[in-house]
Amino acid sequence: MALRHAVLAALLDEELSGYQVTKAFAAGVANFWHALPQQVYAELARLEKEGLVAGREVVQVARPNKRLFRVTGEGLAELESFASAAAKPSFLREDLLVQVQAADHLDTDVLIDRLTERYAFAEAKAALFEEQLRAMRGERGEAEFLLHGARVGPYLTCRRGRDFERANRDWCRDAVEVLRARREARADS
Amino acid sequence: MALRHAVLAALLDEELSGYQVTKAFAAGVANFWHALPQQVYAELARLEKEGLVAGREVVQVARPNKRLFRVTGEGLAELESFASAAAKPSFLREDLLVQVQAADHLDTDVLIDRLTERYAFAEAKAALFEEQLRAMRGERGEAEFLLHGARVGPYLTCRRGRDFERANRDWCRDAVEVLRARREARADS
DNA sequence: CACGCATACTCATGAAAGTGACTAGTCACT
DNA sequence: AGTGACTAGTCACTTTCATGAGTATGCGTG
Repeated sequence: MALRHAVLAALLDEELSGYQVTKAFAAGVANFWHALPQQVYAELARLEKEGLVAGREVVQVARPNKRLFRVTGEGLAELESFASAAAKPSFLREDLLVQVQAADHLDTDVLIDRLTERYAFAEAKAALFEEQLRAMRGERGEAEFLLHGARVGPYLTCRRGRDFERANRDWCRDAVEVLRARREARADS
Repeated sequence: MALRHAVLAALLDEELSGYQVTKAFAAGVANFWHALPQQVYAELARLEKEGLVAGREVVQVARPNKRLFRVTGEGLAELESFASAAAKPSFLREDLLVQVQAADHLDTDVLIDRLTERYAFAEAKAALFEEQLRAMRGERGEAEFLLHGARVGPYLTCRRGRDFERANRDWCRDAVEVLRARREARADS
């Protein structure tokens, strides 16, 4: 039941349409959570029914009308109580880790392919996060922004996302190196 | 459908009982995947029915009998085909990230409590992984082990787990620092 | 000698998350 | 005039995950 809180958190700083929220949670852009459009719309409907968000219809001319949502007082209270409860730590859960766990029994070439793909993905995503961070802090230096910037929450989560992908990238690089070195060592013997 | 492959990967290096597999996947010990006992047992049953693992009854004297499982040739083939398909990258999905995303609208003290808890947890888990790594490489230095050790797959995934928790720890520390500094800056003004 | 804890599992149920398909209009490009 | 991409969503379905409880035995500690 954390998606509801993730949606609430996303709506805190600005009024967004369901569509915009789905964009924010779409693969590749979400820095602190990920969800599919269907989940987001369903959650928004539930949140509205429970009075945690309020939606208002916005009529548009050259495109479908949309509904903008904002968090209500009750919604904020819900977030407060969510934050006051202990957060359950999550675990790494990646297909690639499973594949590498079995590395000693699988074809090295195939694994190196997977790791190289993931490396590129991680690199791209880290760069994307880095750009978002630059945009958030604007002209200011990071230290200055962290002290006096308006909203640091999104900045901090984005930084975590960036560092996560950097760590993924470095791990992929090292793993490839290890697998290659072992293959050569085997070939020599 | 990755749990099945995670279970297969766990059974590759040694014959294990369902109970032992559940222990390996239990919270806090799993380095590359996490699952509850019920899921593991259910998955093992399915895998056996499909012939990907083979179980054998082991009669014990002072404790309940157990069934040891090993991966069959078909199981290994399944893993191969799993590895040959592109792995879908995962996302960070942590309650704490959601809470920090909303940091600017929530009580700072509460958040610092959460971050401090997570810091301690991450530190403990990183230490645990570090110990496992030491045990795996034994007397050898890391470079030596990575080149000539028998099984590097589990070592590499464990290292990813350790680095992940270290990153969590560092992020928590930095976030607390930022929140404290901002509170003081607010108090001064 | 009662209590909790470890081994070794099973069953039932519900909540959450993920997948695929589908509507419907606008815009730009070919 | 057709294609695909973007906006803005909805419906139906399945898989996965999580929870709590229950069974049975033995072992050590206070």
